[in-house]
Amino acid sequence: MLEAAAREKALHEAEQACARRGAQLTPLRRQVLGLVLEAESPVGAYALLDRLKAARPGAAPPTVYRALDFLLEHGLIHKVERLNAYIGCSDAGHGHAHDHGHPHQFLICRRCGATAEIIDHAVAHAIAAAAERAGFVVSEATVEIEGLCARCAAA
Amino acid sequence: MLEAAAREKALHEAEQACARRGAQLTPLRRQVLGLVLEAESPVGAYALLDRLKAARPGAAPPTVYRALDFLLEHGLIHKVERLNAYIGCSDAGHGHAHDHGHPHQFLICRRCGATAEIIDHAVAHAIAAAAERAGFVVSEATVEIEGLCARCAAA
DNA sequence: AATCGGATGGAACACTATATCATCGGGCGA
DNA sequence: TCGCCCGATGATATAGTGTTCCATCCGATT
Ligand SMILES: [Zn+2]
Ligand SMILES: [Zn+2]
Ligand SMILES: [Zn+2]
Ligand SMILES: [Zn+2]
Repeated sequence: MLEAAAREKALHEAEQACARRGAQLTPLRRQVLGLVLEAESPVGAYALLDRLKAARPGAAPPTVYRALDFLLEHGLIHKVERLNAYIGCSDAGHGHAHDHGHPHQFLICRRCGATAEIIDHAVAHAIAAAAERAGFVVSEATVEIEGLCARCAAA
Repeated sequence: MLEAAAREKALHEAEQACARRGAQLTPLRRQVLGLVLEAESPVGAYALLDRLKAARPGAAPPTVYRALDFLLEHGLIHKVERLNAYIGCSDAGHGHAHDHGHPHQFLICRRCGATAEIIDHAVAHAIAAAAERAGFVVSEATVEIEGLCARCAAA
């Protein structure tokens, strides 16, 4: 997802964001975040586990799931439900001070697997309005749009 | 989800819709659809399997997954990704003649589990516009809104 | 020192979904 | 009628995803 330099920057910003929030981005959590950020596409928990084992042979499923839970909780990553996979937040640390991420949407390419996070306020507003009309109090909305990315659609 | 009378009606309409499409709603598939429709909330594949075993002791995971695939394919049910569960389409057979369902959104109550399908064109249009702007060709969009339903929010 | 709480180690297990091969049975042409 | 094809089902095994539970460690507090 990110090149080495951008990744280091993102990790540093994550540290600062956690510090501001009184959360500890421990070495393990930071390492898992690094693995998520260096993946090309959303990455599954067991793929992360395999990579994590290179550095920590004793790692087991709870190791990675606990780290993922922390990163989700603090808005540093998102889960892509349709893929059962995780991806770095493209907007991590940029303000929104609440507990679990922020409104966002994903564009998932069926062909190449590229997944882009977008933040479209019109979509968010339409969802809020539709829920409101039903007397529903929104806490979080999953929006995952599947199809062909610009590159693959052109080919 | 539906009372016995409404369920029978829905099953009958499903048969007609399948006949029109040249698909066979076999006894097994019809039975699984019936189990989905009689569930109170979205129901998992293995819960369906347990119930199916009452009538078909030999049923196994592929039995139910194959039936679910057929029902999804023909737009008779939807999958709720956040719950890994399945729910009857509230609009089955009402026109849309394409292969895999239709644009829709779910309102999922965190407290009571009630899940309602809505069809909000403003949401669909906002999603189409956002994708268009990114040069993305939409094939299907998952919209799952989590929060508190009107009943639970009032309490 | 005693205690407490968050973080990690580690084994086992639960839940969700698919792969693969065998079998059955209706439709259809030789 | 016989043989063949093909979609549906039976049955076993396996893959993939996520959780529970208990133990341990370590720094902070009292
Ligand atoms: Zn984000
Ligand atoms: Zn693509
Ligand atoms: Zn529907
Ligand atoms: Zn509710």
